[in-house]
Amino acid sequence: MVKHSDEQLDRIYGAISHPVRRKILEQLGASAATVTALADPFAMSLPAVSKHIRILEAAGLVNRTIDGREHRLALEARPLLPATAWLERYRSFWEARLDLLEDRIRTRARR
Amino acid sequence: MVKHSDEQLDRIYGAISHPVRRKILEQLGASAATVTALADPFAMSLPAVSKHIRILEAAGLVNRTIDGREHRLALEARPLLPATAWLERYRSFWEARLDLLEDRIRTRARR
DNA sequence: CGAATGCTTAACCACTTGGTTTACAATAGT
DNA sequence: ACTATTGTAAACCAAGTGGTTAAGCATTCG
Repeated sequence: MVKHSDEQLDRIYGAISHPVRRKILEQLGASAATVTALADPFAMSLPAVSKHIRILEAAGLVNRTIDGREHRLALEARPLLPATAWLERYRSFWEARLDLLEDRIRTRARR
Repeated sequence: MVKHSDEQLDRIYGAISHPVRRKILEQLGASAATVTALADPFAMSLPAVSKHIRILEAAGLVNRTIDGREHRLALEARPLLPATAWLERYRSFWEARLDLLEDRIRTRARR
């Protein structure tokens, strides 16, 4: 139970921990695209981009539909929900910290 | 400019992509703790946990204060803010998708 | 048909990750 | 002064990452 969602989080966070893969997701956020179109902005071989795409696919963040010789990739954002949810649990921590900081600044300013 | 925050995101997402490190952060969310205390729940050698902690430290997610022979680790949640912010940009995508799904279900139910 | 396009597979390489064990340094307890 | 505790450092290993080039397979175009 726990293990399954754990591995999903592993794959999601691992997938978005690389700048190229984040950029690819951003591109796909604008519109679906083929592999060569996605690879175009990067100074990198096509197989390298292909590997990144496979990692995104394994994380469930990208859907591939093969149409003739073109592979059309589309963003699949749903798996990002649990990843965001896990992080949201820490929002209170940094907000609390910032509140403390504000308090300290106010206190210092008063005297 | 872009590169710097990129590397920060790389380190953050990389750090939380491992279940042991997420568990450590969760423990630290409850309270600060020493290395051995943090290592206790894991079936793993102390040096292994020590390495995980160093990765969290490098990502800026943990603060270490050395007190005698004990190292007291504390959660530093602020760096999670940009990581959450990046993910939040995709919230609209999955919400839109869910809306579409709901629409489809409603439409199907109507006929 | 022949040639170009889109993409993957395979083999290779350097580097990193995640774990181990062993050894060590420093502090604390008896 | 020992001894136990806390933690790191170093050396090692297997597996994974991130990239390359070369080859190959389908598909489309001329």
